[in-house]
Amino acid sequence: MSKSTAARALSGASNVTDEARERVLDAARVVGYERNDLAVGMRSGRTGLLGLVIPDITNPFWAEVARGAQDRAAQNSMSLLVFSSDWDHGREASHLRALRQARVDGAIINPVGDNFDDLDRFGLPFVLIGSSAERFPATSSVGSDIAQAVRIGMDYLVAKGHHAPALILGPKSRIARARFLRTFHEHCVERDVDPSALPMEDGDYTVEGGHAAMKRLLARGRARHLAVFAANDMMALGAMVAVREAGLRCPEDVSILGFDGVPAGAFSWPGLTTVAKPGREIGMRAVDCLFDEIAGRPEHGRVFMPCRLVERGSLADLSVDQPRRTAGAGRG
Amino acid sequence: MSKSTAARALSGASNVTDEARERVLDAARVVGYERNDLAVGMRSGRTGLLGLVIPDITNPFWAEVARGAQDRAAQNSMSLLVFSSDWDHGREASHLRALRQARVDGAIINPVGDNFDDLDRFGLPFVLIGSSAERFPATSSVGSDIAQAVRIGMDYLVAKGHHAPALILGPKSRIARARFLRTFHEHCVERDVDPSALPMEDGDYTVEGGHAAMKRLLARGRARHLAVFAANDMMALGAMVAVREAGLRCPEDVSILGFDGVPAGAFSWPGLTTVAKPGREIGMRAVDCLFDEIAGRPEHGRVFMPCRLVERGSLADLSVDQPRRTAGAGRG
DNA sequence: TTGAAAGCGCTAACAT
DNA sequence: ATGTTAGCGCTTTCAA
Repeated sequence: MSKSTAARALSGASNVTDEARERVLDAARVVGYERNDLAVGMRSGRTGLLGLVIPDITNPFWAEVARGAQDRAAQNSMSLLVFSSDWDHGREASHLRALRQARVDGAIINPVGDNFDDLDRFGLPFVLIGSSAERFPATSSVGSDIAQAVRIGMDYLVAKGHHAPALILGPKSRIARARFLRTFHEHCVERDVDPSALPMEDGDYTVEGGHAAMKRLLARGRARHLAVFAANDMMALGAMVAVREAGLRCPEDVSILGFDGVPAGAFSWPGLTTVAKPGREIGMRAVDCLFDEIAGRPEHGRVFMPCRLVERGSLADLSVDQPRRTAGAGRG
Repeated sequence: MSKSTAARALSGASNVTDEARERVLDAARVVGYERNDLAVGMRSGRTGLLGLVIPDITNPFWAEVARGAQDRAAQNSMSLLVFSSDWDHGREASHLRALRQARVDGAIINPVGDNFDDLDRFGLPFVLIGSSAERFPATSSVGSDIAQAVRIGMDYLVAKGHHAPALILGPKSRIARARFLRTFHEHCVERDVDPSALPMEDGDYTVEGGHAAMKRLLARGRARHLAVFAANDMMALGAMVAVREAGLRCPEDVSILGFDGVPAGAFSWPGLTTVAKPGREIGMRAVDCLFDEIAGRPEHGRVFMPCRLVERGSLADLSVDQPRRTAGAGRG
């Protein structure tokens, strides 16, 4: 029997006798044959490899995204190369290069910044993940519905009597920051609040960054009550520690609202009230989109996954006893 | 100019004229040439790919290990395929198969259970990570020094007046459990404590598991003070929540000691006192060992990384006012 | 339905 | 120092 017939049997082609197929499959089982994906990739141009570039693998939110992507990839018998860029342009560029050299069939990318040259040059099918999509309108993307998320958060803050929350944002270099801020501003305008009057500090999406930002916020002087909306949970958790270190209490003196829905938020004290993104679903959905992209049918376009509020104990309810407006909270 | 000369220039071989090399490199730059790792792998048998199989990518400890491995791999211009087995034998087996088919040069593996058949059949160089090493004495391994870690923990517990702590362990199927328990017993014997009298419950290394285990522990009846040594931080954090839910206080009523050193432990209230493993270093070291293994020089053998105590607020100090022995704590 | 043969991009003998 | 050649394991024409 020739190699071709065997190959056809192995790859499940139709033009093979049932008898021949069985003989091949049996033999393969006996010998313990395992097809060499490398060689297949060489000829067919498809490696069965997918890439994922996220900013921080140790951030539970991104780990959750990675897990979702991994699972969905496995369901389609593909493997996932996970890279953490650590918010570093150089690292990101080298990861992109590694992905290309490994001849991945496609990649899911959360770009570090607004330098999209590397992406333009990427040359392989890819899907954006996170908030960077709007700078790349031609590319499919999956992210959370920031507009909806911010609205949920604002509605909750207002319902609890916090009409002018301070903000702890991501670094200026990140597109997600602008996206968050713009949406926030829109909601302020809707509520006749002047957003420029609200205190805001930049963090870097890490616990330490949130901690430092909160210290700066506190140093601005104190109102009766300060409410803070942090752009991610890790910063919110850091902020909470800073509050305690300052001899203040959360939520009695300072209310904190997070964004992400990481598990650790359930174990802080008080528990972190937060707007939760569906990380796992985002990862899975991104893989689906990537498959469409690879197949040349970018049906999805931009996908925005809905978020939901997880109510725990980090926000004081100011609405009950004294429903007043504290515009400029945190400035004293 | 022939392909060979070009190839030699590109791969940095010595037997090429400087002039020829420069011409090749220039041309490569102009064309934007990028070597095809697949083809290289095909001929040379090396893909530049490494595999990592961990039980849970969303557990911050393992994420830290993955990050360390990733970094070290990148330093040697290799890529890492990260797989999460989720403590499932079938998943693990399929990941191992994926690794083999992708023709990784080697893998770092934390086996799910004691079914080592898959590993025996793996056929590629690999290094064990975690506690499973002792079942595979012939294989290089990297893990934390459990004996030292347990001693540190016990010394601290005893120093604070907790002579008979309860235990929240991992599932019976995991080797790490036996390792932890055996070491614990040895330390008990050294201190004239009967380990069989101490209450212990099984968890599954998740927050939920720790939560449930603590509830069972509490249901056994209460001593004046209960001290608990959890086999990992996530379970310790879950236990802490259970304590609060039971209307008890940590550390006043229940002291908790964790094991891992995950960042979230710093944001619980009280902060989690824990024995911290060097996750990142373990990941990096494992890659080093793997390189040795691939090169056919298994110099390292078994590497045990030292752990250290991180003192936060989850343990009460019983030693000051009443230095007594509460053997059988938690039984009433 | 099957076989023969070419070739994916590269490397490693070997010959020059 | 350079060129020539064979071949890694597979898929895919093209003929039979």
